[in-house]
Order: sequence, then structure tokens, then C-alpha cells
Amino acid sequence: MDSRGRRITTLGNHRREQILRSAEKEFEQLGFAGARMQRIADNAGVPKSNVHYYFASKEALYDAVLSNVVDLWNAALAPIDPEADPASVLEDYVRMKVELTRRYPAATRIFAREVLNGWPFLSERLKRETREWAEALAADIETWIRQERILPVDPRHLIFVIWATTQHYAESDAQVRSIYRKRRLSRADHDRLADSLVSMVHRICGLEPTPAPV
Amino acid sequence: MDSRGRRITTLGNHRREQILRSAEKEFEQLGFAGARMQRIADNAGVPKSNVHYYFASKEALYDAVLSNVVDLWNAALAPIDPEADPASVLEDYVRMKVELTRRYPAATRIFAREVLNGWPFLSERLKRETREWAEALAADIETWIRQERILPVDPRHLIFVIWATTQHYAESDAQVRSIYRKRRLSRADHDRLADSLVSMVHRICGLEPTPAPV
DNA sequence: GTCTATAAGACGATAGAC
DNA sequence: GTCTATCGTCTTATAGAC
Repeated sequence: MDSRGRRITTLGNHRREQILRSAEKEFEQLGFAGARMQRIADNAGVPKSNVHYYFASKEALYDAVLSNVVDLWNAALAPIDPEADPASVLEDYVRMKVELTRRYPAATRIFAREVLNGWPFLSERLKRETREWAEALAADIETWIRQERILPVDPRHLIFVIWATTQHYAESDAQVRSIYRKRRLSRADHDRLADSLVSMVHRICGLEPTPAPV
Repeated sequence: MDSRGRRITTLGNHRREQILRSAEKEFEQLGFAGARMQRIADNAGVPKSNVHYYFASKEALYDAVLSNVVDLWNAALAPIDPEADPASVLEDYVRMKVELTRRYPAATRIFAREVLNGWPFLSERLKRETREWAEALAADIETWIRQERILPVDPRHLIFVIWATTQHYAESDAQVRSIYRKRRLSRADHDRLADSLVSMVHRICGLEPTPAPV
């Protein structure tokens, strides 16, 4: 970062950003092994050797892409206030996660691929931070249960349900679109997912008044 | 299949099976693009050209592996009886799905990879069957809602929650183990997941009596 | 910084002896 | 059926002119 907080690596560096954007698409669609430096160069509109001028190797290029992805995730993992209302904390988390997968589908899929591969490239730091964040949320959920503010539930499994379902929308894009028979999922589709998921999580925790049958 | 229901392709064909097992591991861990014919041969204990004797090409070998995976999934997608009790139908589905990911983690991960890649190799037939099965279950859920046997819920989102959470256990093996701080997930871990998930699905549908606070 | 040309090696696939 | 040796191609990476 420079003195004004901008990333030095992208400071007015047009070519480098072009290449990074092209690389992100390539890695998202084909993974590290399937990605081709030639295609990344072609789609960025530069000769292949130009890519190597900015990034020493394919691994270095992938690291740069992954680093951007990690930054997004870190920014999103805001600390939780255990004094806050359980219903709002859970709702905020669900909506944040849905919004993240909607706005950054490529990053979500690259992250998913890392996880599926046993995250060989992912830093120990991010692994630790993710785990610590999940443990903090689990501890808060356990406190809420002890205080009888929500129904008893396995905190880790509840977190998995939220995490897995939101991830699923980005990861299994083709499958989801196949079941919906749609070419693209709209903003409204994501809003409905968020509403629906919030409602389901609240019911799991006994936080939603059971609606009277119509 | 022969007259006794065994796969002809594996009828006493030791070498071929050795190679298939080795290939399944390789494709599971590295995907199609990352897999190496040399490693598949080495881990099967045969020279590389022997692999090509049994399977014409890398694609043919991958097709053979994927075909085994597809057989597992098809066998599991049992038709649903809409007259049956919603609680039992949902519980059966959850337990079947958890058991499938527990018993066949490699198949689950290969399938997940296909889905993440937009299933380039997956047959139209399996795509259609999966979609039709999901639509049939969604229709049954809608019927139950109309009959006021369960609370109103988006049927597709409910199916996604079940599907995504169970998949997540197999797909994100490393992540799950990291959060649990375990090297391997035991049978008991999967049983707890199944119990917990059944309970959560039931609460979502209003099928579980809200337990009185202790 | 940008480009052309090419090196160096990995990879899937095959030929042909046994 | 099984194996050794090798082919042709694809891919990453680099050398060196401009």
C-alpha cells in the first residue's frame, strides 16, 4: 500500500490490471491446472511474454489473483457483537454472505476451488482467520442458547448450513440454473434466496413466530 | 451388466480395476486437467502404456470413472411417495444424502468438481434426471404446504439447504476439518450431522415441537 | 516496456518387440 | 497382454531485438 492506502501493485498500472482481470476469469473457469497462459494473454490483448514481464510465473500470477480474493473475504468477516440481538446478527451474516457471492461470483468460485483442492495455495493466515471467526460466532451462538435466547442447536452445523447454502449458489451455478431453468440468476433471485434463508435460519433458532395457517 | 447383475467391465478384470481405482483417486484430488496419466499408472503399479491398453485416452478413462459415480447417484435417487409423512420423507432424504457422502467421498468430490466446472462431461441424461427429481420433490413440498401439513417455505431453497450442506461436508473436507481441528471426520461426526440437519429441516417446516426451555 | 522467436521440458499417445 | 522406447505436440518460460 502507498501512503494513501492504494495498492501499489495496481497504481495506474493498466497492463497489469488488464492481465489480472483476464487471469481471474481463466482461473475461475478452468482452475490452476486447466488455465493457459496463452489464453490469459490473448484475452488481455497482449503477447504472452508480456504476461511474464509482469508476473514471473503462472504460480505468481495465480497468487496475485488469489490475494485479491482473500482481501475481499477478510474485509467481509466483521467482528460480531455478542450483546447484539441474535436475530439481527444471524440475518446480517446471511445477507452479507449472499451479497458477497452475488457481487463477486468469480472470487467465490476461485475460493471454492481452493477449498475443494484442500487449499494448497491458501495462506495459513487466512485459514486461521476463517477458523477463528467461525469459532467466535459458534461461541456466541452457544451463549445465546445458554441464555435461552434461541433454541438449542449445534452452532457449527448452523454455520455450515448458512455457509454451504450461499456458497452453493455461486459454486453450482450450472446446477442451480438448470433447476431454475434460467440462463442467469438475477438480483431478485438472490434477494429471494436471502429472504428465504434468513427465514429458515430464524425458524431453526426459534426466532420467528410460527405464522398462523392461512 | 451380465445375467447376475455384475458389471461386465469389471468381470474378473484385475488390471482394469486397479487402474480405475488409481484413476478415481487422481481425478478426485486434481481434476481432469491436473490429473497425470503417468501418476495413475505409477499408483496402479503398471507401466503407462498399459493404461492406454485398457483405456483409449485420458478422456475415455475419465468417462469410465465418472460413469461409476453416476451409477451411485442414480441408485440413490429413489422416487418419493407423496402420500407419505412429510417428516419421514425429509428425514429419509437427509440421511440418504449424508450416508452417500460418507460412504463415497471420492465420488462426491468428483461430482462436485463436475458441477463447479459447469459439468462439461456430465451426460444430458443425468442432468435431466437430477432436475426432474428435484422438481418432483419440490412439487410434493408445495402440496404439503397447501395441505397445511408443513409451514410455508420455498421448496427449492429447502432442497438447496439439504443438498448444499451435505455436499459441503465432502467438498470442503479440508475446511471442515480445519474448523473441527480434526484430521479425519468419523462415522459419529456424520451421524451427528445427520441428526442435526434432520432437526433443522424439521424446524424449518414446523414439524418439530418447539422444546420447552430447560 | 513491448514484442518475436525459440528453448526446454512435460505430457498424451503409439510403435513394435516379447 | 505386457513392456520399453520414442514420437509429436503442447506449454511454460526466456533470450534478445527494438
